[in-house]
Amino acid sequence: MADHGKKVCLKDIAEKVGVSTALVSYVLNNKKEGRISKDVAEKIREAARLMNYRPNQIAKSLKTNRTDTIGMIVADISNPYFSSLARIIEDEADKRNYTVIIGSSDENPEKFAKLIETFTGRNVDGLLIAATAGTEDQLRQLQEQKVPFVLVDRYFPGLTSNYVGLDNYNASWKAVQHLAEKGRQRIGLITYESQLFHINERKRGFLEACKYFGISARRHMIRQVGIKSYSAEIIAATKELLSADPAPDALLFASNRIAEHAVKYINTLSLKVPDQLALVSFDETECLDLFYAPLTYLRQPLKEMGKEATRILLDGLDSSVRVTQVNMEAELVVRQSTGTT
Amino acid sequence: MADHGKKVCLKDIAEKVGVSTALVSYVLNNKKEGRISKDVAEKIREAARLMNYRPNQIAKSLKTNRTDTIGMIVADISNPYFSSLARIIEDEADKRNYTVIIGSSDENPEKFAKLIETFTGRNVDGLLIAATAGTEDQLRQLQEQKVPFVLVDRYFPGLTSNYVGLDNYNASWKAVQHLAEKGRQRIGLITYESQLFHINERKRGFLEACKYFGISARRHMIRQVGIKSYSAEIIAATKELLSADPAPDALLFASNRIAEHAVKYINTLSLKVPDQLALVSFDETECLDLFYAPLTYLRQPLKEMGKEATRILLDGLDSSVRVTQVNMEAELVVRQSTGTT
DNA sequence: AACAATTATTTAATCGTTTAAACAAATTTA
DNA sequence: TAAATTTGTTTAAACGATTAAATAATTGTT
Repeated sequence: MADHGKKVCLKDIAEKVGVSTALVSYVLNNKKEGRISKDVAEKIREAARLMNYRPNQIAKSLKTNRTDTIGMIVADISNPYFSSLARIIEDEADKRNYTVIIGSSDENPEKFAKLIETFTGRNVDGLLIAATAGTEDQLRQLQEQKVPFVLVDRYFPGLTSNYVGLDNYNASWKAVQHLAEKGRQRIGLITYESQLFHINERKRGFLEACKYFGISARRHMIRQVGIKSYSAEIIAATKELLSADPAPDALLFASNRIAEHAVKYINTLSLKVPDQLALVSFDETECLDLFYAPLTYLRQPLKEMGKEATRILLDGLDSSVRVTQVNMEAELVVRQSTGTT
Repeated sequence: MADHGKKVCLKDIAEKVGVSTALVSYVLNNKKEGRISKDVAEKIREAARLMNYRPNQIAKSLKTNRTDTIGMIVADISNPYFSSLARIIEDEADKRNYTVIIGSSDENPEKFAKLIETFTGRNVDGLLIAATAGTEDQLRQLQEQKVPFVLVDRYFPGLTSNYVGLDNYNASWKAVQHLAEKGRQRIGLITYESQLFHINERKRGFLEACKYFGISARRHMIRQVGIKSYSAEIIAATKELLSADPAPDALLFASNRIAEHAVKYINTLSLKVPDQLALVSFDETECLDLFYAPLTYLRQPLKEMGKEATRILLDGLDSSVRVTQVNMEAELVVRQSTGTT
């Protein structure tokens, strides 16, 4: 038989069995192990099953102050980078019976603030945050309020907090090293104009590696686009870079979105990749597989990152004031865009 | 000054101002308009502001039986189709102060059931569901329990429920018509082996249109792959189809995932698109833009769909037992894969 | 048999709101 | 001016769970 709307609560079971709600609660939560007579316990369990009892999580939360929910704040859930991450986190959280609520900030500090407000207002147990530039104070406030959180992808050097992300400096270095080894002499970088640490680390790694591999200031070049920019701006930057004299013989893209638009543009030119121009991009760029010379890219260990971030958050919930910071290594996946063998 | 962890509640304000909690509640919720003296009301509001009061949504929910949360169940949030939809729904829900929780079923009825259980256990006010094959009974049960929901993308003909999706029959028809008009004579379809109505509608539209445009049973061909299949299976199906004698001069892909893998494979062949083979795919396939002949595709009006679904759900929450079903029209976006002009 | 110790169960407060109903004070009506 | 009405505020029960503390029942000890 189906239950007809009206939900069964502890009291209903208690009445049916003829005991107090306390006892029912103890039994169903396996508290007071051994202190409860076997047959009463069985009767209660049986009744709960029969009546299709489902505990009211809201009531539970009110009492226990835990919601078994974590909030995840990203720049945009429709960005494959974040949706892939979200999926991993969803699975990981589910394993430990947590539910995830997701919000997109659009790199907008006000939206970001509103999300924090909404999520804490809903008493999430903790947050996984890919923060936006200019939100450091908000994060600090979060710390004061003792809301547990883990920063993901984006790091704030001035903030002592949990963090899981990529070693971006090293990643860029790897890319440049690879290009240098392939004999490229003039490398361009298209990146974001941003205060975000991880973005600047990509630039710093690029510059230092260029220096190290003897690519002097006059032979590399950098263009920066707005972090919310659409194709036009990215295409313009690419165009500019390519029309330099002498023209670059390699380009590094600081994100999947930049790569996507830049490559679409490059695809319309008569330029030959990799012969005339080698390309490397950050992030999994499956969607660039169909380019005639699939891109060499820096693969982020998304799975490990998602799992680790979730683990740090959930493990830190009851215990600890420990701060954990993890920088993971990017893997350079070499494909045709940087030349064969 | 920051609040130091301990949260402010109604009682704190009441004590500070020297009134009852009831009065505070009335004021802060704008109830009993006019019945409350102006200055007391102002004092209460001021105190709330000063003390940085944030209502405890959990307590509120317990009393009101509303959580201002909707659950969204999709096959896989990391699939761009669903993550785009999720983003639209997030924004739409946010406008009306709802929060969205998301779960991925992986097309697995058990996982699906668990999500339903989790979400209703958390007292979501309603659900947006892209259901999985074999879950009709679960949906019916949901109806008995009077949990409001709207089906998205996937329709169950045996179920009288709210629904927003695509007119898939018509979409396929459009694709075939376009191909026929381009003079294609032998059209292949790669689709899923599935009980899902929308998938079968795509097939039905394909078949009927073929008949209508004089493409007889011996000149069209269909291959079906598992709905959870990875590239290997899709590639095998493509291979088979292309090695038919006579070979097809056009292919229609029933989803973005199928298209993606099939095109990657076709890209390795010496076949010329569109000269020797025209291609059409369902869904926005931005990621196929870099194929040398960007794909003609059937564009789903995702934005309208997401908005409409959310609207139907939220509007139906307090009122109505009305059932709304919306079939939206796909737009055929013609690009190079089906020939120029 | 009296008392202590153990085992089993209940009582009742609590979490932070909402809201019907009761009450009190001020104002109007007859 | 007493009664009726309006206005302003409080009381107290509820929502559905958890849990410390109290109590009751049983068993063990001497």
